[in-house]
Amino acid sequence: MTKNPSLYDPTSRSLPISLLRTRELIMEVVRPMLVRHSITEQQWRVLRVISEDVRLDASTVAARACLLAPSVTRIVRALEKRGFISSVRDVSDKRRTVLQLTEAGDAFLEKVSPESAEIFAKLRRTVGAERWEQLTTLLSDIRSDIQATDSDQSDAKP
Amino acid sequence: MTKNPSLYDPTSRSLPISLLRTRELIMEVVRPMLVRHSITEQQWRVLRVISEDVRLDASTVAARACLLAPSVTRIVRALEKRGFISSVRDVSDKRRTVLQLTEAGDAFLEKVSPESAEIFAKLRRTVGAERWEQLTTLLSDIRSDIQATDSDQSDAKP
DNA sequence: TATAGTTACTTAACTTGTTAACTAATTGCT
DNA sequence: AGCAATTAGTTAACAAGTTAAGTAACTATA
Repeated sequence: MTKNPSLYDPTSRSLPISLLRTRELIMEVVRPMLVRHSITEQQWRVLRVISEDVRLDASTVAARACLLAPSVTRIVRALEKRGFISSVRDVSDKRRTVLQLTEAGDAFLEKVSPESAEIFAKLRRTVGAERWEQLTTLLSDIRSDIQATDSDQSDAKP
Repeated sequence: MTKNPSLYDPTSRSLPISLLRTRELIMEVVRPMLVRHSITEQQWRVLRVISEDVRLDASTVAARACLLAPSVTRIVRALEKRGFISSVRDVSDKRRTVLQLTEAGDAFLEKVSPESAEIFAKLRRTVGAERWEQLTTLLSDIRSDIQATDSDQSDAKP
């Protein structure tokens, strides 16, 4: 043990570690579902992100799914091969790749949906609906705060 | 976009994605510090976890640092080579590896500590101390809830 | 006290993520 | 218009995580 334990927060109260542990605990319940449908966590995130918009370029998908560009390249190829998404070169900016959910991709999300709903309903019950809401709201608010100051700083030093 | 957008929560309110995005946002600020000190995220987590106890076996470290056993094997070797931890076979159970922080490891944590403190103090100010506390507490409570029901279920089917 | 079963960890093969270099396209500046 | 600088995405080489099989040690049972 460290001579001076007060130098750092206990890991149970360190936000990066705490966020990771909480996510892991939830994913332990979710992962078997993804395995049953032969889809990776990352592919699933990409599908979920793409399904939120009519059309999205690869960079935006990368940012929203917390993935790096080269990973997205591979994942897009895999999802395309499976027929879940289409990737087309943007006409107005030929550097960009526009990603869209296909009918098959949409059907896949619909197929998995009841299973997913059940898992999360159960989790939500365990945690309590109120606290669950409280957490999602807190997380969302805190991200806004951090992003706001991030862009302030990048404005400050152009 | 999906025909039926109500099938899933928007990704901004999906807990696994939300936890990941929030963590990523924080790590963007923390990562440069880790890079400066030539330590990986995972190695850092292991150091932090080990520093909390006098002696800890590898499995416990793996669980607390959200790592798999084979990863811990490699990380322990790396941290040992750097002189930050010692790994000794347990005398009472020779399967176990007992990990401990060395003087050098302790000194390293102390050296990095002011930088870390500054980064997190700033983040905390941005988010607001009250909300920061609220989040760490909520996360910790929610983990307890989920773990409690997990062990209930494993008791139910022995 | 054998021995089947379990646990802790390691190794090996494979799959993914990461970094850096590259191509192509667009933007900003003069 | 011309050209440097930036941006989007891909490719390639490497590092890390993952799965599965293996070894050694311990535990429970007959």
